[in-house]
Amino acid sequence: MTASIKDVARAAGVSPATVSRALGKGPVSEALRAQVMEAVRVTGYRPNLAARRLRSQESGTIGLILADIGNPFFTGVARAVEAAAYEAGLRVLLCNTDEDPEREASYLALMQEERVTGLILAPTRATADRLAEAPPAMPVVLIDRPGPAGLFDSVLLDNAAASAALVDHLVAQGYRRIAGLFGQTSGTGVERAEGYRATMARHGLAPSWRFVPPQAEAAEAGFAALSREGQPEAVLASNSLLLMGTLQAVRAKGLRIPADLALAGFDNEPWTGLVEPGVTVIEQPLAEIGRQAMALLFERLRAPDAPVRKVMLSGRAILRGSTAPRRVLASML
Amino acid sequence: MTASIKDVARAAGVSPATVSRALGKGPVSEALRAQVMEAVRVTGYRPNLAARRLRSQESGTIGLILADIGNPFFTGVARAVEAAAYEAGLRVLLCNTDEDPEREASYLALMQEERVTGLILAPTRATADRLAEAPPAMPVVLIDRPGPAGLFDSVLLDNAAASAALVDHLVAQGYRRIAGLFGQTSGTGVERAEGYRATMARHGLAPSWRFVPPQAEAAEAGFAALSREGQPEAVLASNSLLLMGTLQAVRAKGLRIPADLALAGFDNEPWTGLVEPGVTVIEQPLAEIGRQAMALLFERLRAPDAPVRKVMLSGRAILRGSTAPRRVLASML
DNA sequence: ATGGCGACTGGGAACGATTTCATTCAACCC
DNA sequence: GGGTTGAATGAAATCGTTCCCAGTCGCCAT
Repeated sequence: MTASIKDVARAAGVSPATVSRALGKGPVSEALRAQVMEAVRVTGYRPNLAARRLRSQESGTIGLILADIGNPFFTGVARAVEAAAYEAGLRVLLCNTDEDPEREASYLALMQEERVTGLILAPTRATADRLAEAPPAMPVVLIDRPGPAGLFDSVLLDNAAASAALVDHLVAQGYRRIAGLFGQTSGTGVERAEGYRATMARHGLAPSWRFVPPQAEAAEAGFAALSREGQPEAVLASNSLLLMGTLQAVRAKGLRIPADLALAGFDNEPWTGLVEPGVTVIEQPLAEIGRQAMALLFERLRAPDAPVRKVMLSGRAILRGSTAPRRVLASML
Repeated sequence: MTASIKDVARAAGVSPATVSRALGKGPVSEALRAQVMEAVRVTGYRPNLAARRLRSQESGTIGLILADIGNPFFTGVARAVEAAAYEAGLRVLLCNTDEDPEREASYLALMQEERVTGLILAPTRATADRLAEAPPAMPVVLIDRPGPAGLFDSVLLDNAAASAALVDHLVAQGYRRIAGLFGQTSGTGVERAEGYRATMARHGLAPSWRFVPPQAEAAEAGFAALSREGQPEAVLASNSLLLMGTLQAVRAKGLRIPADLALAGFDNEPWTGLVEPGVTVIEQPLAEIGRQAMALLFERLRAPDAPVRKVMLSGRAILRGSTAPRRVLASML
């Protein structure tokens, strides 16, 4: 229906090859170039990307598969990735799996069919495993979540250290019965849980934890379950959704923070600073994660056989009122 | 590099046409179909979408251009759109403009070049105007923001009514000096401002308002400016970012809500219920907006010449503590 | 037996761009 | 002036599919 390069060629009185060169970078005389531009204007020509990709055998697109487009962590990363891609003249094909391994698999297939140049991926644990058996045909960079060891470039947070920092902080503030809620679909949840467990052990404290689906409602239920095992003095939540769910549960039960329960978690979302008291969190360097992922991808495209790299970034603890020093007397009244 | 349909054909001992039919819906004997499937497995064949699209002249993709991927309003809509598209066997090409008309134009061009089947768009005011002059080649459905009257199908909130409801509520609660902060990039901001202005006039109250860029920092500055014109008793913010910025400013100044300042706005984001007191908001039917947009798009594809339709949805007021009745005595102490 | 029909299959022409290769033509050097 | 160079242009092949068209084959009715 719409004009093709032949229509433009006819309108300009030149061959299709010349039109292609005039629009691309080939050598074309100024006169003809002007004629072509005019013909493009007249015909309303827009290049057909499908045809271009088919012929040139490159998509000019990188794929980005995220677990949850509603999670500000991922949207932050997506922004950075898109900015870097835009700068490099690449498009981003963004897909959202909602933590569903089936959709993840379907999007992985899609990425192959689109012949994307590279792929940035935050895999669920299920997919991380499968990735080793059937590696995609294009370069892959994993973000946020670990994959099969040593197979893919990756950008990760030092989750164990971050968890340890939170536990250390809580202990220093006088809390002992520290419970943990961790996301069960991601390797990240596992790492954070492990950091929590190890640090609790180091302090000689007994851990009390649960893996739950990464949804606020699940966190509410998880918190209720933890409470039944013995009321904790503090709760550590491994992502912002779980943190929010916990806070909702706390509000519903009418508990005071931090007098009845201290709270700490991950991701410095705006609301964590708006509630009162503010919630202590580990802030992740979202933009840096996105930038590094793109950088790794470009490196890999340039040198396909270079050794696999793993970029480990550190979170920054933002201490707020939710983890104020424990006042034993007040809580005993 | 990767296997093509010819490779599969060779491996299966049939013609490419037969492979195509075996994978599609054409009539193929069971025996050959099995052979083909086996050959697909062996060769690791994945269809090339660029080639398929070129030949079949349809992209199987709908475009979705949003102003701000970080805004939960848009991610909510995007989810619903994607779900509906998935059900219809279509892909979604999601693009984020960050309210930048230039990027909007560039993505509009991209959508043409991708030959998307249809387009769902939340235009800035600048783009809404340009849309009339150079209408895209494919069906367009506008969401959230009005465009050139009568040209495109659209799904909109009854913004004037929503603003009116908030103002009426504030007045009923005893507030008089009600200020407004509205987003300047969207037609939605204009409509909400107009609803605010009209309703204030109906109550015989003097409006005090500002249009600001849709960012939290801009809202802080805008609030400061409004305060200089005379301390308001209540503030109405036309979207969640402005609402958040206003709340940040309020916290920074140490004002109490609602004693020193009542607060109301748009979008029922989780944090509006988590802060204390909770913030009164208009909840928008995100999923319904997405569903309706897809429904309009499908209708349009089926009947390209049907009259233009405009679906007007209503918001739901969620009343919380931030607009509790004004206690004159308390505030005078 | 013949014709017709239906189901299946292969050949080959598209789809719209890019790119190789050959051709033209003007300018230039000795 | 003839041969050489180089830039500009066009013809045609090509990318991987789909799909129209024609052909084959078995089967059934006449």
